[in-house]
Amino acid sequence: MPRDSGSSTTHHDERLREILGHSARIFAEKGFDGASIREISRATGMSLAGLYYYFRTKEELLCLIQERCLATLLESGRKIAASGKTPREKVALFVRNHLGFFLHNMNEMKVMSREDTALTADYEKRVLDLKRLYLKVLVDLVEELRQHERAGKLNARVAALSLFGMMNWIYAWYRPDRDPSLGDLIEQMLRIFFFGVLDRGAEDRGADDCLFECFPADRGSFALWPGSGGPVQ
Amino acid sequence: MPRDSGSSTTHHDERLREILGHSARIFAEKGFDGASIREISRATGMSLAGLYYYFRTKEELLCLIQERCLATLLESGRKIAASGKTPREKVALFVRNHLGFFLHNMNEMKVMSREDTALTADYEKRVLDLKRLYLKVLVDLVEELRQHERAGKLNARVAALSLFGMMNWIYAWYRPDRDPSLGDLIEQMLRIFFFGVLDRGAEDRGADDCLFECFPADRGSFALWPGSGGPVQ
DNA sequence: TCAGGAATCGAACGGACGTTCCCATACATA
DNA sequence: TATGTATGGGAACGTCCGTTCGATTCCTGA
Repeated sequence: MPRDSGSSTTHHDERLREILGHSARIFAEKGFDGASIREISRATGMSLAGLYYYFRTKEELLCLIQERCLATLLESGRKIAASGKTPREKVALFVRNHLGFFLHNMNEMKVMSREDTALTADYEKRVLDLKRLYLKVLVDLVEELRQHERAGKLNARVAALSLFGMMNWIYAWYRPDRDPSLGDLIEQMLRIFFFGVLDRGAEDRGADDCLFECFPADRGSFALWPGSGGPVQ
Repeated sequence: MPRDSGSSTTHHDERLREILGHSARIFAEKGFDGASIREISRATGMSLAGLYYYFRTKEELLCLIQERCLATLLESGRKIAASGKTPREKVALFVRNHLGFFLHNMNEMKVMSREDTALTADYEKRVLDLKRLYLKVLVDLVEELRQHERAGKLNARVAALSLFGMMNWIYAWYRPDRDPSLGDLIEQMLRIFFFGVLDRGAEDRGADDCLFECFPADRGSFALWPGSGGPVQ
């Protein structure tokens, strides 16, 4: 029987983190239904029955992966929203945080983006609630931006979801060897979202008006996993 | 044995279209691996063996769905690219065509967006080649736009894929009863892509500068399936 | 030293899956 | 009316799946 979470068995937590990491990679490769517990067993070097000490069902395994990502993202997103910065800066920070987390946890985020119908009942509700809360953070930021900047007729929900679409689609095409670095990618997506591709002032705009350099995309400033340094790769 | 494509059995083509329609709906609901041929059998009212008269394997079934979508989109995209219009107008037409087709064939496009690793070997190559060609149409259009409008430093590939991200993500959130109509959705995404959310000239911009009204999003002008009127719903 | 929970394993169960074999019917053409 | 091809079905085959059972080993604390 799995122990109840309460005591502080570091071994257990680390092992679970390993299992989740391997599972996320395999789910990302073959899809949730296409992947098998036996494959995870091979990847982790554990037996089938041994794995089930750490989770009750395959569905719970998927739920854990998604929940942990979303909890991390939600927490960092809320911190950004609560910071005293301007709406522009906050949206830029949000994008940077989301994209940075995405590219450093591609497997988990790919699974989260694709497997949106694999969960049922309780598991579905748990993940869906987190997703809604996380979406609301960005929608509110965009609404704040709209009022602050007097931007034209703008549906905050559509704008936020378009932005999420831009960002969440990268798992389908981003290859580090041929595409821009994380920093450049963030800058370009921010530029499109804020000013569009027809922005002609991009080159001669003053430094105070160009906010991208204000947030250099060095490592270690976007959301990381709680506990030890990052998920199992 | 399936007959070779050559003669003109309308019955065969219609039946296959029905099967593909039901399959797309079920694949969209449960994912390719999560769906079973037995479910498709129930939905179509045909026996298992009867279905296999129309395709060789489940994988070919998925390939057919994706291929037909992509062939339709590619053809219409190329027509738009070859039209004598301005780059702005062509990109706007492309977006309108893609989104219109997407929303009217949500099941097929959801399957195409999600099931990008389910195909193998020959089937994978056939679909991947079409996807690359279709992407290239938009990348070239954006590059054309960049040169024509002297837009700032702009990576056409990143911009095109960001735009695809915006559009292809809608399957994950769009609900006709709560979200804007197709026409408004197109207009908003175009506005973001061209001018960004911080565009303050959106309200007082003259009619000649606002190109969205030039392309009202009435039904029947974006890509439809070849042959009879649209896919099976 | 040893008791007892934590952690792990080999082996199996029941079921669902994709696919196929072989046969029946429908129908156009001679 | 004969005949060959297009179209369909019943029933099964072999395989893989998620999950569980019963037992064993590891490890900590008394």
